[in-house]
Formats: sequence, C-alpha cells, structure tokens
Amino acid sequence: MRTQYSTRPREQVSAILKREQRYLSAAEIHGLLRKSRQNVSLSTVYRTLDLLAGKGEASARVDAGGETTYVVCDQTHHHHAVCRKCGKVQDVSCEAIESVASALRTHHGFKLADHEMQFFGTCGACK
Amino acid sequence: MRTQYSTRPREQVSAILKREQRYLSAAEIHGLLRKSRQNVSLSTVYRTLDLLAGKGEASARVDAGGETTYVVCDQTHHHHAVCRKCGKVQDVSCEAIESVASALRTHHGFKLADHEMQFFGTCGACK
DNA sequence: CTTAATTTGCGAATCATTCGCAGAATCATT
DNA sequence: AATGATTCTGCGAATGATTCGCAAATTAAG
Ligand SMILES: [Mn+2]
Ligand SMILES: [Mn+2]
Ligand SMILES: [Zn+2]
Ligand SMILES: [Zn+2]
Repeated sequence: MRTQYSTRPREQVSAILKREQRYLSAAEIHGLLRKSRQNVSLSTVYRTLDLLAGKGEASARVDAGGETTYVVCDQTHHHHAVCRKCGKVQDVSCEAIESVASALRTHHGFKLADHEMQFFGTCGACK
Repeated sequence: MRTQYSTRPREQVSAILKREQRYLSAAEIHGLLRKSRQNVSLSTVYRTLDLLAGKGEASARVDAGGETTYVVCDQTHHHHAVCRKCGKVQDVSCEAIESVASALRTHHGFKLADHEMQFFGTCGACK
C-alpha cells in the first residue's frame, strides 16, 4: 500500500457531497448517483465516505434514525448548525468553549481534551 | 395501554444504571446482570432502556463503535463531561450557550432551537 | 505494453437492534 | 384469595446498516 488511486467512483461520491452541502447517508448518496446514471456500488460509497472522513474532508454524524451521515467539511476545528427544514449546514466557530474549559477545570477538576457540539434550528432562508 | 407495571427486570436494569453512573450499552448491562445471576433477557434490557430514555431518566449516546449507551440522568437540561480513563460522567450546566445562540442569530440569521454538547477528557480522580 | 498495486462490485457475513407471539406477571375488581 | 383484563417477558426470527472476501477491473509506472 503506497499511493492512493484517483478513480471515477470516488470523484463521483465527492462531487455529490460538494454539491449538496448537507448531511447525507451512504444510501442517499447511492440513490442520488443512480438517478444521474452514475453506477457506483453501495460498498464503494461506504468505502469512499470512510476515506473522506479519515482525511478530514468530510464530517460524520449519526442521525436520529441511527444512520451515519456525512457532509463535506474542512479540517479547521468548528461546529455545525443544521437547519431542520432544509438540512443546510452552516459552520460555527467555537470561542465559547474556552470559558467552559476553565469552568470544568476549576469546578470539577476535569481536564478537557475534546468536545463535540451540534446546533439545530431554522436557517435564515427557511424562516 | 393505561398504566405501566413495575417489574423485577426493569428494576434490575435501573439499579445497574444507578450503581454504575457511566455510559453502558445494552449488552454491557446484560452482561453485568448475568454476572450477578440476575437473568434478564437482552430484549428486556433494550426495552427498559428505551423506556427510561423516553421518561428522561436516562440519557443516550452513540459511542465510537456505533453502540448506543445510556447513563442515568435527571431531566434538567445539561451536558456531560466523560472521563476517557474511568468513564465517570459529570454533569455540566450550559450557560455558555446563550452567547452562541445570539451569535448564531445575528451572524447567520439562524434561529437556534436545540443543541447537543459533549466533553471528553480526564477527571480529577484519574489525573 | 506489462506488470504490480489498488479499487471495484457482488453477494455473503456481521452485528446491533427490533419484532411477533405465546406464556408469565401485574394490577384492579370481586 | 380468585378472576379477568392488561402489560411484560423471553425466545428466536427478522431487520437494516455496515463490513468482508475475493475475483475481475482500473490505475499508475516503467
Ligand atoms: Mn463544516
Ligand atoms: Mn446527567
Ligand atoms: Zn433551512
Ligand atoms: Zn476518570
């Protein structure tokens, strides 16, 4: 295992993610690809999503139904505000965490190493 | 469906959760019960966990391996700081969110309806 | 063009969780 | 305490998402 091949199926999966800009499951991506007659196997969709998530180019989230969904994303640390109507995902920076981190340390003796945050609501366009 | 029966198996599952105070999967709870010769079926463990989560007496979280885990919890809105060494879960209040909410509204036109937060690190006892 | 390495697609296998249902337990009423 | 209606339990089978195994197809180099 030296390099990583650049292949058609992988680019097709990536293209869908870049285009949609919202959390999609493997099955949804597979469905969208079929609609545009791009036949990529579901296995390959799964494998590509794992790859993208591993490289930090996609961010994963388990939805309410237990399915893992992915959205195209850049590596910088940030969080997401997801619109419950249209699914639009907006990046949110996280300065707020600094105060929480110090509070955790002083009040609970807890050394914060990592955190996760997600926001849900209605985006400007959907109001 | 009128009332809810109070049964032995349910109390055994609840007792484990109260005792352990950390996120446990259905399988783990089932295993702990068997060790103490309390034979509750895995199905019943699942059903009881759903019940507790529904009543807000337990809080659920999908762990890294994709398993749903539960911890005993009270209804008040708060978040959790999970120790990566011992699994201890500490409650964390969330004032910090207010500033994030207003930032979302003014900067992104996003109306915040709900949010999730989780913290990971090392608890005081484990340092 | 050849060849070695990687990727794909397919179906089978996994694994957590859910269902269906018959028998057991619980609760309210006599 | 016995009855009957309602709710639970345990079991094994079904489900559904994800992963695996492997032969055939693609890709990157020389
Ligand atoms: Mn992002
Ligand atoms: Mn709690
Ligand atoms: Zn929207
Ligand atoms: Zn600890």
